[in-house]
Amino acid sequence: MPRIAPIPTTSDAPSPFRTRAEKIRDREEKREAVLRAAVRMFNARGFHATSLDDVAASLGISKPTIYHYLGNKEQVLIECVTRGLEPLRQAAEAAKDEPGTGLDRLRRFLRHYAQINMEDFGRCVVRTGDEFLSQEGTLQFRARKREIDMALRGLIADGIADGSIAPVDVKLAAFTLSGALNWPARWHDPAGAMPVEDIAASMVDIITGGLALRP
Amino acid sequence: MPRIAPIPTTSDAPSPFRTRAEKIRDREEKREAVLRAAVRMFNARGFHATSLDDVAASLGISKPTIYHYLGNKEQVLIECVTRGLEPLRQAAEAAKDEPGTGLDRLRRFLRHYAQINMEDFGRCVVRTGDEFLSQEGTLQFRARKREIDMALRGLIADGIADGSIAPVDVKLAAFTLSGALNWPARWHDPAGAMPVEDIAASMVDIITGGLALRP
DNA sequence: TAAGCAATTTACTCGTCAGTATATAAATGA
DNA sequence: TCATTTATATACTGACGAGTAAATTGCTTA
Repeated sequence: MPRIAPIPTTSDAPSPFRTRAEKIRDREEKREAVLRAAVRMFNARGFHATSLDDVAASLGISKPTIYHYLGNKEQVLIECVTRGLEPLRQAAEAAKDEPGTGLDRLRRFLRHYAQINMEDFGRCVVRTGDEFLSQEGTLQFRARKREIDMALRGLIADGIADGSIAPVDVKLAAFTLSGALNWPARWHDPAGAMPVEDIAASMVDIITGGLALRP
Repeated sequence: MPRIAPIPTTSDAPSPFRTRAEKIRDREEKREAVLRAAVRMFNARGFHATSLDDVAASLGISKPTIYHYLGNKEQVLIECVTRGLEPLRQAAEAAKDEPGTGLDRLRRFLRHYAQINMEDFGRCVVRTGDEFLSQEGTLQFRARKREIDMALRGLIADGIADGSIAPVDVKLAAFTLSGALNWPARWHDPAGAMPVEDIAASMVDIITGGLALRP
């Protein structure tokens, strides 16, 4: 460690000289900026219809800069879906250890799920088909999604076991629920009037409560 | 009419000389064959990842032949989604004049809807985002889909009016239902064991009946 | 029989875009 | 002070793929 600890600067006068840690953070920030710009364009125009030249231009940089931070176009997409999948994974994990009946926990998880699917990276997950990735990428992607699907099925099974959920086909129910809550990735307009939380809550009410009027 | 009526041939010995009507039908058949080959590849690999050379090769013909029957690549896609939308439109129209409560009619329609979305052209409708079409194409496509969405909303509203459906937000409910039933276009495997009718029926039960166990 | 039309091919053009080679300038460190 | 690393740019290559030009063959019709 040949480096002397820097004298702490007053926090309101940021030095133009960056420490090693700061530079690592700078780099991260730039990476993230590239990913956010990319995911927005992927969502708006589709992966194949978006060139990395476009993405670079939208940030006022050049294409090789993107290649400097992220190896290639597929890598950009993979990082985007990873960022979309991560909060889903966390929500799924959290749902396991929560109190309440299976139905209660399922409903909480589904509201999370719906909201994440209306955010930039979540939308990208839904819109990314296997067509876009290499064989290896597809395998990883599917494995990650499967993890979440399995958690969802687990919650449904729990609910059936404790009597809070009707005895349905678990796999089919999981597909049906996720389909309903994935679809906003296609139609939801972030500029819309209705808050995301409300949309999520209403959709979950519809699919768990059912449309038929209860006597 | 300078043409003499042909002597009727025995039906088990088809003549190699085609009449005018036969030639028109031949042409139609070839068009359809191109569209069917194209839609399969679009569904399997995505629109952008499918070249018309690929489609032609899969039929043992050359690319200009496709251009002979269909003006350009967008036209191919438009014809595919048209063929997917048409049965949906018919089902929506038929649902209006059927007997039963709003809920009954809705459920019947939804089962149709789900099944169509598991067929080649129906899947293509679901998987075709606005990204793929020109401005004009997008407008037409959206208008057609809107027609079906409106029919769906109408059925839900009818059910609410006659008391068979709970008083939900109609627009959101329509999006939720269609989302759930669109999703099989992504995951359903036509070679799967479970018959399409059964999948459709189960999914419709889940979304109309709701997951929560009824006391 | 000649003109025209329908169906189909081979062999192109042209644009786009992922990815790369190379240069440069600044900061870091020996 | 000199070598190395980091960040960035300009300018290229190479592939792919939509769409077209032009030739061919055979049938239809004046």
